[in-house]
Amino acid sequence: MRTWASSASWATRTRTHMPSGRRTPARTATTAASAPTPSPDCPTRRTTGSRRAASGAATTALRIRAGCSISSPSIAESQGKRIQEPAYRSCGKFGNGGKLAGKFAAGGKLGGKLGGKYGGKLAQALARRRALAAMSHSGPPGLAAPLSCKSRDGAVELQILCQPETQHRARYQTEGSRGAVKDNSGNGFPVVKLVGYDKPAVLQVFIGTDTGRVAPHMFYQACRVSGKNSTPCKERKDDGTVVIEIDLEPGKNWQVTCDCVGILKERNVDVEHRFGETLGGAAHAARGKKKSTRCRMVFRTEILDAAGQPETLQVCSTQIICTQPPGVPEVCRKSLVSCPASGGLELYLLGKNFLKETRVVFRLQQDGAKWEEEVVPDKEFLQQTHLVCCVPPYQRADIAETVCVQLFVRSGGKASEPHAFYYTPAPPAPAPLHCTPHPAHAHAPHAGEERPLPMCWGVGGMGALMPPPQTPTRRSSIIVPDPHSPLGLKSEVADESSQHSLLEGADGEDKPLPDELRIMDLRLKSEVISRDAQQVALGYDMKLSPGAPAPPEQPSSLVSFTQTLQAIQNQVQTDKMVESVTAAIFNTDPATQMYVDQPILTPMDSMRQLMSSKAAMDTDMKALGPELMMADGLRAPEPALLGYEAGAGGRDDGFNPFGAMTKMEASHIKQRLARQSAHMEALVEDAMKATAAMLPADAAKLDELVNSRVDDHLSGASGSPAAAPLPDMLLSPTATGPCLVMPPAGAPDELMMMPDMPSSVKTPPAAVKSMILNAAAEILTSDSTMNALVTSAINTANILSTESDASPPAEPAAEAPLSAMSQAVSQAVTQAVSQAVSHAVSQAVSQEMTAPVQGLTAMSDQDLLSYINPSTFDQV
DNA sequence: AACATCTAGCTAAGGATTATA
DNA sequence: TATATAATCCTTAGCTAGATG
Repeated sequence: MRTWASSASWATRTRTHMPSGRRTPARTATTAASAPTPSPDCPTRRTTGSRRAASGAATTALRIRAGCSISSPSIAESQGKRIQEPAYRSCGKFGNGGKLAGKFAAGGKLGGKLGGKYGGKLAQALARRRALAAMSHSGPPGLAAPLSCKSRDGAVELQILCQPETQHRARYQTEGSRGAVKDNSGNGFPVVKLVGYDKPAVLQVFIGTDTGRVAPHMFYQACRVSGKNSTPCKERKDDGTVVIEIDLEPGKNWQVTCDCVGILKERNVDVEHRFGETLGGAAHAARGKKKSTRCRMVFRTEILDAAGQPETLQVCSTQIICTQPPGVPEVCRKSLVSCPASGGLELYLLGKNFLKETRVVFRLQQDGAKWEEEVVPDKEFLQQTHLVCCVPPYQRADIAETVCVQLFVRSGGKASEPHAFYYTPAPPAPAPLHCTPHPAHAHAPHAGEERPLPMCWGVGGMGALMPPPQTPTRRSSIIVPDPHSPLGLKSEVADESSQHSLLEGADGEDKPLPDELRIMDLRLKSEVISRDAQQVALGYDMKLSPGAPAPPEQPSSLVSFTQTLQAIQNQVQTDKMVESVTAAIFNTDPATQMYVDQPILTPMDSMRQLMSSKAAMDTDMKALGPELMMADGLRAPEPALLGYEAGAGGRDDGFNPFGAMTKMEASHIKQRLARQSAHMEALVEDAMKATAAMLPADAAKLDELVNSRVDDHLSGASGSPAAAPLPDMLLSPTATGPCLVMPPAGAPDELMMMPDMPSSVKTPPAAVKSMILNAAAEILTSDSTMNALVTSAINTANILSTESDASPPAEPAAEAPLSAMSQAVSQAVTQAVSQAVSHAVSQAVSQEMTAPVQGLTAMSDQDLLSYINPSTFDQV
């Protein structure tokens, strides 16, 4: 067996034998003796461990270290009296005193450890007193005594050749080893050298306060880190402070590499508890103070001068931050992938580890030329997982071609992976209707430039939807169509590709966009928008299609509730659309059965089971998950495979997600969907009623919602092997094929088309309906696979539709027949919608069973804002 | 006996989550 | 109540020693 390993981290070793929860580090007798004194009174842990440690302390109490005058019998005898004298104890007259050490450990440490921030004046006074006492006593000075790094005659000096790293995450006793403190390069370890001395000596290392006079740190201790090749060392306790001792050998030129010293964090509660016994009110007062999480390594050694008199040299390292370092910032989604060179649009980023000082960086590195712009996020919307900032103008506003730059986030000295971001030439027409100007720019449009219109929040049957309350000028930005995309399409960049593609093309040259970047998003077709005004009026596109320019009315504070309700209704109508499509696809009607491939029936069966048993449904869904996943091959169908519905009038008439379908198929769907309309209306009404008790704004829910989305995205909750942009074509029929899904009023009652559905679900209460709608929308908006499929399909359709244009498609046109294309598209949509709706129903039933209805009624304004427009964010 | 491969256990992290101030 | 920080929990890459063929 390895001796190095067996003597190493006891915490890790014992941890594996501990039950979960607060583990008790059951140290071995040998290690306990050298471990930091635990709190015998700690009520929460270290029960046996502390007892062992106490007994271990008893054994070490009599240990005599070099240079320590503990051997004096008189001292030992008078221990009981003198131990309560901090100054005396701090002078290193003796170590822990057996039982007394346990009981009065705090007093022993007090003088030495209160020298830092913690304890304030009390600690400083004690430290001064201790230092004076130290100087007045013979023998080696205490750990808090002020010492020089040079000998009195100046001949000998203790030097730090290599400083420790600035941050080293200390470990808790319940944790495994976190290794030795590295050097500031991160590759080696601190190096200390004794210069001008010719006799063997011992280097002592302990953890001291971070500022001011050197004194043992209250909350941090040195701990021995034993590696196979680490420098041999000893660990002992001096007055409650762990001191690591390493030999300074002539053979190593009196130089020591401190590769065996780690930092251990003592729990605040333990420390305070100890001090509480002896300090009483002072400890209580100190408890409220901010505790330092920094420390310094203190090196000292004892030498003999020319006269044979002992002298202690001491040197202190730079500060070490002992907390867990913040994680690397990560951008998961962004609301824009491109922006006119003039900048000014509002950019939302979803991600992780956004700290307060986070900056969004736009950078171009190309052929030596470098441009970089750092943007400070909106303080108001800077959270750990999301932020809002303003896209800065590009270095030149008169670019003729799209420029790809890197977009990343700097936070905590670290940078996220770069994402591709495209600056496009200034659009000849006014800014796209769906662009969101940043407030800083919104009020100062360029001369001759129309002020960007606010995003249309939906123009449903209830009339134009007003922007969300209290955020009059801050609207969700929508991905800007990129007229300079190779296909003349907006490039919806999946994060997956943006990270990698950009890295590959980091030179910043205006190369043709990678294939992944050609995935376009139908919702961004501005040309569609203008033609879809009528469909917009139906209220299906409150998220994405501005449609007829809504009057840029500045919302007052009075309109909030009404606006919110309207926003909700639009969302519900969008959801309605989802359900319509779903119902059409899931319908057992032979006319639509053609769209249902084999995987579809299975989830439907599962859904029925779910209605009667939540548990059963969960199981089924888990089992069905793989089936519902799309093969990668489906994700990016051959571009040229997809036809485009000529009946829609070609590309200019808007994008049709079902463009690959035959007209007959489309007609069937239309009819089917039309019959759903009445039910949809009923659902909307129910959902609206559910919002009647709308709660006051709760900003925290925005975070929650955003977090959940990020989590979904990160965890791949959709079960998709590859993430993709949002399925807005389904949620925004006006941008994709409104004629298909326009539900006329007065349709028959065929909701969900689930013949065997239990009655309770067949006619669910409003709350359940609302939940289903919400969940469906949620899933659909986060179902990256479905979106990738659909988006790719539509992209392909556009490729075909634009083949007549001057720009040829980058991908060679495939020779596959149109039917194959049609099937690919319909299968993709079918699968995705199937999964989404199944899951939605599952969620709704689960919620109904386990929790009160939350849904729309409990959403804050910001919640709603985010909810209503989830497609603001791109996806991986 | 020497060598290659496999396996188990461990360290040294890093990150996430939960508890607490 | 919201936020920041502390404390704990979980996971993993890489390394090493021992077992095995």
